[in-house]
Amino acid sequence: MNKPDGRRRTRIQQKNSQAILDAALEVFSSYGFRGATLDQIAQAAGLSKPNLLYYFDSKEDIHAELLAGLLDTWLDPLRELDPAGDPIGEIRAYVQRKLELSRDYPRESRLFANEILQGAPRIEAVLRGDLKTLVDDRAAVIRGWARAGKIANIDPYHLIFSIWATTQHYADFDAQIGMILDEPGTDPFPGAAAFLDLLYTKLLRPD
Amino acid sequence: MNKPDGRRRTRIQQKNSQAILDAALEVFSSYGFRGATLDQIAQAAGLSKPNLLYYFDSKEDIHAELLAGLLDTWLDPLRELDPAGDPIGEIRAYVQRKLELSRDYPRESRLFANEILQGAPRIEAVLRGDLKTLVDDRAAVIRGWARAGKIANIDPYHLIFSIWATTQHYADFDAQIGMILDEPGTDPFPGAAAFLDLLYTKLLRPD
DNA sequence: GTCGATTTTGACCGAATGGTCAGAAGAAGT
DNA sequence: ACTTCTTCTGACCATTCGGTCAAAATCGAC
Repeated sequence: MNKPDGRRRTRIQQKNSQAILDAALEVFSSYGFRGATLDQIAQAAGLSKPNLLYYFDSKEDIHAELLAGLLDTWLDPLRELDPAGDPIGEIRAYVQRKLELSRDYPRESRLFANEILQGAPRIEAVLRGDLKTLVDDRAAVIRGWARAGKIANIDPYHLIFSIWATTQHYADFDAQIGMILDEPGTDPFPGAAAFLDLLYTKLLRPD
Repeated sequence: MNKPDGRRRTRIQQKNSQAILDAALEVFSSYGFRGATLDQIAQAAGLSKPNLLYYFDSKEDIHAELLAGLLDTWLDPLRELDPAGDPIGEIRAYVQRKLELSRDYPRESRLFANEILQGAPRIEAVLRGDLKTLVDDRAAVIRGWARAGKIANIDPYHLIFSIWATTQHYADFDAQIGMILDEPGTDPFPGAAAFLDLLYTKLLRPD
């Protein structure tokens, strides 16, 4: 066996694979797939380029592994939305979980954004498959809540889109937000959490 | 004069410069600055690469001209927000204008998104200058409306951010939205317009 | 149709890109 | 200390990148 790609076995493999993935996340999320270079990633990981290619077969390989690792985490908050819970509380909790993801994993958010911006060629299958299934399912739950009068009568798909948009915005457009909220040391997340909580509470409250 | 860069004079210059900018917008907005290549742009414009470089001095030149042309249009809707108008009506109109921009100029939106995602190195000055000034100004207006009890008491900056996020999402994440709203021929914009109108109407209504 | 200016092209350049490979260096068990 | 497997490296390769240049083709005013 020449390539340790199947699963990481030794401690060195563990450590270096992780360093590569971490460095690649940094670089891919900043420059997109085509804009990132192996030399950049290798340097950020503290390895030589050939050594990097000892652990991964190709640039696409690294990118694919990052995306695969991302998607599970990314969809978790929506999965946790409980059909049996309190409707408004569930959605408010979902918004907060998604916002925390933006705060704690901004690079993952930007990697995802980069991929979608470029037409999502490498994850089209997952989007049309697992993601669509999950979204359709939760949309049906939300629609049920609306029909039952437990929340206001809104379109569940656009609700989900707007939650994605508002929460991910704080990770993806972080540069812009930082430049506008100027005063250094200002953390936008507490304010964002309060604002979004109010936004969706008011939206969902039945008239 | 060797380079016709100052302003376009002949009909050929007009036509080709426009074709180049249009092709470049397409390519840059899809792949980002580093991911785009001059060959791609030249081919999309129907010109040879050296011919392309006869009209623009460099790749950065093309990109800079696109961004400069973009920003004015992009900030117009916020500029039109009238301090003397009806507060809720003004903000609802702003949301709709911004959404129309996403519908009619999705490539411009993605170009901008790409730039911000990569840390906005090439437009930092504008963002910290004109944009911040404009946003600060309109935020003060909105805060005034809130203090006067004409709209609910919300943070004006996060309101603006959320409007940017929700409206631009329909352009920037168009690929994802299309894959989830599956049924071909579905135009998400009418639904989005209705949803966002409701979202912000409810938010702004004073309790 | 002539002639000068504009426009276009093919051939080319140095640097950077993703990737290969043979072999050196290091780890680990015996 | 010897052997074996793993890890790492330098030298190298084909291709693509942004960009140049001299010369050819085309245009437009007269």
